[in-house]
Amino acid sequence: MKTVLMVAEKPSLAQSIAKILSRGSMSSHKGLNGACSVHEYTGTFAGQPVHFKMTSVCGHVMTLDFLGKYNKWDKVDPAELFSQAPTEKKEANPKLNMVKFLQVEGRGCDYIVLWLDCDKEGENICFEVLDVILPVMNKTQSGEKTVFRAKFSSITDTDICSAMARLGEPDHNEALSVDARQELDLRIGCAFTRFQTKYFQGKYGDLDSSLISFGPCQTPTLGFCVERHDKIQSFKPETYWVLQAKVNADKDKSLLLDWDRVRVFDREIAQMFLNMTKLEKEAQVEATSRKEKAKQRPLALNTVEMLRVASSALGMGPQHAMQTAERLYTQGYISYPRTETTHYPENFDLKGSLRQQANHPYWADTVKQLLAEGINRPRKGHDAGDHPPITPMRSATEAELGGDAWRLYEYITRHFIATVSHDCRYLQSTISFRVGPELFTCSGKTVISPGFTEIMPWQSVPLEESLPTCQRGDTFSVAEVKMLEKQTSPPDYLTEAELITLMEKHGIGTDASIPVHINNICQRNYVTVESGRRLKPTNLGIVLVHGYYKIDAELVLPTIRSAVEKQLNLIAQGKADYRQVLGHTLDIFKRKFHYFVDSIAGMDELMEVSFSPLAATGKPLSRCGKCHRFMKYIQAKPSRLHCSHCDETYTLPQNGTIKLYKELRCPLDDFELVLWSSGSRGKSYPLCPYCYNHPPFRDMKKGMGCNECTHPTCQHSLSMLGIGQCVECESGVLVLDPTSGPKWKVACNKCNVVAHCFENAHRVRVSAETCNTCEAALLDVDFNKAKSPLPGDETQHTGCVFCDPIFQELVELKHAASCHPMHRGGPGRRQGRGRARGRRPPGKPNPRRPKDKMSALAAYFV
DNA sequence: GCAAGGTC
Repeated sequence: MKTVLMVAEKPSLAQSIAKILSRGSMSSHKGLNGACSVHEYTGTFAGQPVHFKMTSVCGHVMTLDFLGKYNKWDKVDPAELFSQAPTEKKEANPKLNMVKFLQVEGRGCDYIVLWLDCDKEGENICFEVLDVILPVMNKTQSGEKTVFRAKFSSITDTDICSAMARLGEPDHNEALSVDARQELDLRIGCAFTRFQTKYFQGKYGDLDSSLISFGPCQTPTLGFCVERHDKIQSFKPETYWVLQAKVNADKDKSLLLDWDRVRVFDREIAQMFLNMTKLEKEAQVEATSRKEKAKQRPLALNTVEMLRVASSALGMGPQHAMQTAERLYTQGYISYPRTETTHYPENFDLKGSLRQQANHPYWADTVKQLLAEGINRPRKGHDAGDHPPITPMRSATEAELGGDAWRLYEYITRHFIATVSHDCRYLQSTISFRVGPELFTCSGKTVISPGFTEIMPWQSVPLEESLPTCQRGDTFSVAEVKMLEKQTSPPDYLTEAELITLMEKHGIGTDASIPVHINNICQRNYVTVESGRRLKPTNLGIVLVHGYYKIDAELVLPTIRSAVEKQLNLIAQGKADYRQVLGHTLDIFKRKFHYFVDSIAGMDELMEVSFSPLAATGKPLSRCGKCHRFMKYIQAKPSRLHCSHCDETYTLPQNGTIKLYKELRCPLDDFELVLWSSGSRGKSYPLCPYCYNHPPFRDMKKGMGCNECTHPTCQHSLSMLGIGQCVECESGVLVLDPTSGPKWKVACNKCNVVAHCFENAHRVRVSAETCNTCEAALLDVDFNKAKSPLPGDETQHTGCVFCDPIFQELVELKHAASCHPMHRGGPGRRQGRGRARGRRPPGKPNPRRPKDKMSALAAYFV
């Protein structure tokens, strides 16, 4: 029997589609990567009995990047990134092992059916999958078609089955347009980002962002926020005047009337109108009207609307809301949360979904009433052909979900119920009055039936006192007419919800990436989130955008994305050649880039006003090994040391504190050492600022401290303070932290393992001798007489931290509270266990500790 | 260390 492999874009879709096509009779198992499942069943294909295997990828299989050597920022001119630098496709998520997985599942198959999402990205993934699978598939007679594409617009039985019955071919042009998009985004984004970052970080010390990034989506997103800031700044309040009349209605009630002229900007004219009306005793009813109006029930919920409401009503940022929604989805509480569609599929079981909510403690009454009286037909929304709108999939309680998950679930459910509820109907009554020559109006709303606002109370029509019943010609006595002086007020900062709307309108980002772009401009410190989730640009954000305006406004205009997409669509439609469009667009941006580089002084003038040059930033901390003057420690991200005399900058480890280390110097370059520490519960180690940036030995890499330094005799080096191989990670060495007393610590120089030992010892030294059993360096520990935990009246003991029975009581394994960047892929086991002194000749690799010893140690430490 | 797009 032949085998048909079918591939969907994500595991959940593979399951739903397989369920439909196999009519529920399939057997499933997890794939080798643990993320994707394979669903198998038998059926017929092209008139023959076959074995079906339905599986999925997880989004893109591959990602585009430059060849490794072009990723060295200090060696490559960003201008080269536009054409010279070659790119390569890399596995998008190596942890998922997707290529291996697809090859295993694809081997020996005869046909492949591609069920990827029906958009351009999906079409592109089709070809990523084919690139991997075609080489391992069975060879068939020449001419026989083996590759098929299913085109579906919703995950319903009819749609999926008819797609299966009418298989087509993947569209190469659409896939190519995505290839072009990827290459453009990569080349343009990285070139500008690297240039800006290097230029400004080399000049200023207080930018407070480790990256000055640029991108065709994030930059216009920032642009919107700064545009609003500019409007606020340039706003000039104007004084205006308003007439307000008050008439006596029934009993002791009075009515406030609005002036039909609304407002005037000339005080004398307002005064004139006041004079014409203020002596009037009566207000005459000119007309009355009563109109029934409706407030429409909401459209079915899609992602951006959910994010807007989450931000404005629930106070949850888009990134957080999306994460919460994804968790609700994987736990089966809601449907797939990434969709543009606001229209329920024709066969969507609205009543079934509603029934699930019929016993919910919060909305059972509303739901039961809807079910009994019949639900309302949902409004016609937009069908983007991706996924159905976001709906609850089963009932859940506050106690079950808790916190933000519950609040988001509650909103999604209430929204769903509202879409099948009736519109809110209300009566709008208006009475027009004449006071002297001037017209005034008073209007009010009365609810006829609340409809959906019952389940969405925050949408309800506010209760107002009803207007008196009256008719044309009636008169009311005037209580007073007065003139109010007011001022126009500036707009407020952009809310996240408004920003999402703007991004959607201009086609910047997608439902899935909008939260990422907003998050980016926050993390890069271009904007801050203020109360009410309003986005206020920082000085850095403002300077960047104003700089683009000065040099080349197109770089920040919202049209930058849509203009490129227009070109890409030509590729997708087969109207333009992929190479030509790519080359042409790259050429335009290359010119823009060179012009930007040449004109950077224009942006720099703005930077100067807000930021301080490196030489004027930071506090003197440690001495430079070259000129022996103090270098300044710049704490703002990225933290570094700057020698203004030599005009050199030395980067430091991030996320921790830096102190001078006892004015000790590196024997290699005479730089004063500094001590990095990650906090009181974490670890610390000394480092030489020069060596950290310029590794002194061939087996060292950039970013290593003294605890990884292989200097054979320096008293701070791994060679002198290393004890033995880490008990948890492969390549790390446990190193004595000489600054940690009296709560002494031994910490791994690669992972976050920390052993607390010998509390209150007044001296701990690493001895030249090694343990006979495990070859770890012995420790030489001195206690004060009063505090010594040693047996007898001993105050001194030398032994192996792993094997010595006396020391066993005095050691406790922990993990550092915040670890330093681990698993950098350092030199590995070449480093052996540190001490390259004594019995072993320097540099000679040490034998690894035997396996049984390893497990004995692990048991000992736990 | 960079972009934006999928998805886990």
